Amino acid sequence: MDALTVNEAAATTGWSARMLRYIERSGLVSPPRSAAGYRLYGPAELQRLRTLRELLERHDVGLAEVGFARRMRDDAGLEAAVEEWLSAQALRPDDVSSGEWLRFEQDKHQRLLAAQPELEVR
Amino acid sequence: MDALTVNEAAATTGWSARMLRYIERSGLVSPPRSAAGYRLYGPAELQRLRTLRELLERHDVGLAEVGFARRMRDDAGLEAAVEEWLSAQALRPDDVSSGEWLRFEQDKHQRLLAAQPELEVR
DNA sequence: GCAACCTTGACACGAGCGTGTTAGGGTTAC
DNA sequence: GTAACCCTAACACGCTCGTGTCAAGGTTGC
Repeated sequence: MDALTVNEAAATTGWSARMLRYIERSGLVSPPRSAAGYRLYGPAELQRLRTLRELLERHDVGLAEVGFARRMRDDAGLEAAVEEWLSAQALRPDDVSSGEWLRFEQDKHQRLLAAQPELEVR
Repeated sequence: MDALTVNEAAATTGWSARMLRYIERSGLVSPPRSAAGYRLYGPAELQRLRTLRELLERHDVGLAEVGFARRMRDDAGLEAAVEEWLSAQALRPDDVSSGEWLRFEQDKHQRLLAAQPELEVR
């Protein structure tokens, strides 16, 4: 049995049990359940919780923001719309004259496309 | 002078003057100022405000979320970190089919819509 | 069989978001 | 020179986020 219950998982990940349930509700880390409904955190979930903590602390991000990032990933229309609005920023002639921003934007797209995940399951 | 003051800009964009100031403070649309400090909305800003409104309404996004998207664009390290965490998701079929997080999101929608009686969906 | 866990639900609470409004003071138009 | 605008600052309010805590009830370990 290499699966921990919610309080054990809390102890080894630095979250509180309350937050583990909240994180599950927000859809970011959802452990499987036992027959009786107990949350069972395996190594994958534990790792995920630790890296999530790392991410939030290092970049001062909230759970809701990570959730939004995922929503953008999953909804191509949304991501395109947001990206389009953002890339239209500062289109006043002064800014465009340099031509710098365009290359920057193109690079950005390159990175986005290159980052598309292949949905690896292991 | 094809620049509008804050109330005029509000009238033609569908925002309130209050929101125009709030949007500026959130860093999304910052019009230049007159010598006396008056906000001067030119065609570029007006267009930007209209498309922003469009974006928020069509995709049910908040100003803070658009701000976060921009923050990700501008901070490659942040974007890479978020993307990496999301792409490492161990997607077991159960998690996806349960749809728990989706219901959570939809509940938010329900509550939002319930607060605006004339927009009731039936 | 009972202590120690687990479940969901709820109340609480400070911080931030999205909005209106009001107050006190400067600017513009005519 | 005054009415109608603009500015910032602030109070207010309901909602969401991130947390803790507590209650009522089911499960597990020994």
